[in-house]
Amino acid sequence: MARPRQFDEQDAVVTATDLFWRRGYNATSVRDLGAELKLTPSSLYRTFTDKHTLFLRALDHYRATDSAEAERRLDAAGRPVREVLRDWMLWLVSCPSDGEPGRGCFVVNTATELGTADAEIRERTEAAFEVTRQAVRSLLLEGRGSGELPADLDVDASVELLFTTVLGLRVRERAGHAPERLATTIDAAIKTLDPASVQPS
Amino acid sequence: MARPRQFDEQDAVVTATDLFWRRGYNATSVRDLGAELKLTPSSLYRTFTDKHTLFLRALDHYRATDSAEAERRLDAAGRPVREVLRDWMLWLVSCPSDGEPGRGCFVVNTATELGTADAEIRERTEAAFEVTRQAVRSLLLEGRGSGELPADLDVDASVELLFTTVLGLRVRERAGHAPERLATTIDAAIKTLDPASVQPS
DNA sequence: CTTATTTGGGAACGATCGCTCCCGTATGTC
DNA sequence: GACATACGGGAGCGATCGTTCCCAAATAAG
Repeated sequence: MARPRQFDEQDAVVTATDLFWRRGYNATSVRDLGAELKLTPSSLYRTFTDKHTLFLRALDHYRATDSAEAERRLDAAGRPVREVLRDWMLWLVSCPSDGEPGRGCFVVNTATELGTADAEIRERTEAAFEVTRQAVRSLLLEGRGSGELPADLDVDASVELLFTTVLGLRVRERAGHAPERLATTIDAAIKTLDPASVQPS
Repeated sequence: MARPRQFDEQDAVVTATDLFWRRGYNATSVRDLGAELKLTPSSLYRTFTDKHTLFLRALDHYRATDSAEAERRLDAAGRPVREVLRDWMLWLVSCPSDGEPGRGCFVVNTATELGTADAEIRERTEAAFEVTRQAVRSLLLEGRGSGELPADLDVDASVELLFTTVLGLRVRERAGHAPERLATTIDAAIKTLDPASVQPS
């Protein structure tokens, strides 16, 4: 029963996510966002309360799209576990280069920029980390169950190593390291899942 | 032949490093730095030209102290290679908690906050990465030479994996993960250096 | 003691920050 | 058509940003 909105709220969140992702929280101003959307600060504030709330929306949107896509790619669906893992990691370090490179992972960028100071943000980054960890865990369990991975594989340890390696890969992609350079790391991480020696020295 | 400076330039750099490290570049204002040092912006500017230059000084100081200390701890000096590696990584994820936790690595924080946009900064973060990579490489070569590590160890691949894992560990420490939680990752990373199976499935 | 020179710091520059007010405009309800 | 309601946007809020200017204080050189 009033004048309808002339811009799509979801579009605004998408644009905000893109901008926050590339520049970070502090380096992105409300007017930057408005310029990208042809919106004035007042319209943005009426819809999203304030910058911090809009940032949370952006984080949630990222998790619902990009993070969800990553989780989807971690779903084995009958394919070889190692291949799924490798394709997933290669995609992680090359996916943002649809446009320009060096965007890294929005969650990782946020976690390092804002640390543990903001509780609401920390909650979301931690949840995103946990989802990834569990997805990797499921994949490894499936691989061990199907016999593709060693029966005595220490899944917990492997999950931690793979998850941490992925964070490092995201940092390196943000730092400008090309996917081809990172492929060595990815292959080494996957080789980790091979059976260990029977008689360790 | 004029009035001498009343503050120690090096002290200022140390304080600036601490502040930039904890808050990042964009969230640290020149007045924040001045307040910590009981200095006015004008004095800071006369000495350090501008904020960006001071930040470069802070990065250089970090590399000359904290990074150098890390490199020192990576020097085997006759100790078992695996032990050196493990102690080094454990120190990496717990060293900044002299005061409060969650500072992570200044270089990693900088690389993710500013990405590849700034050439002078990128140059420094990349150099810091390379020094670490080479130190790990030397250690692995020494271990392989002494027989502590498998003769057929793929040093290049292991260096990439360990280096990337360390970046991930730094992110996780910044995100508030306790050293005890990260120890699993560290042990898994080191186990990577054990001999592989003779007949891989 | 002068003089040249550099310091420290208070004040202020224009620009931008996050955010709010207000008013003309457009739309659903009656 | 009249009215209530939410919109878009321009203007502006006080605060802070990075940076500069200027002047009194301090000191080395003469």
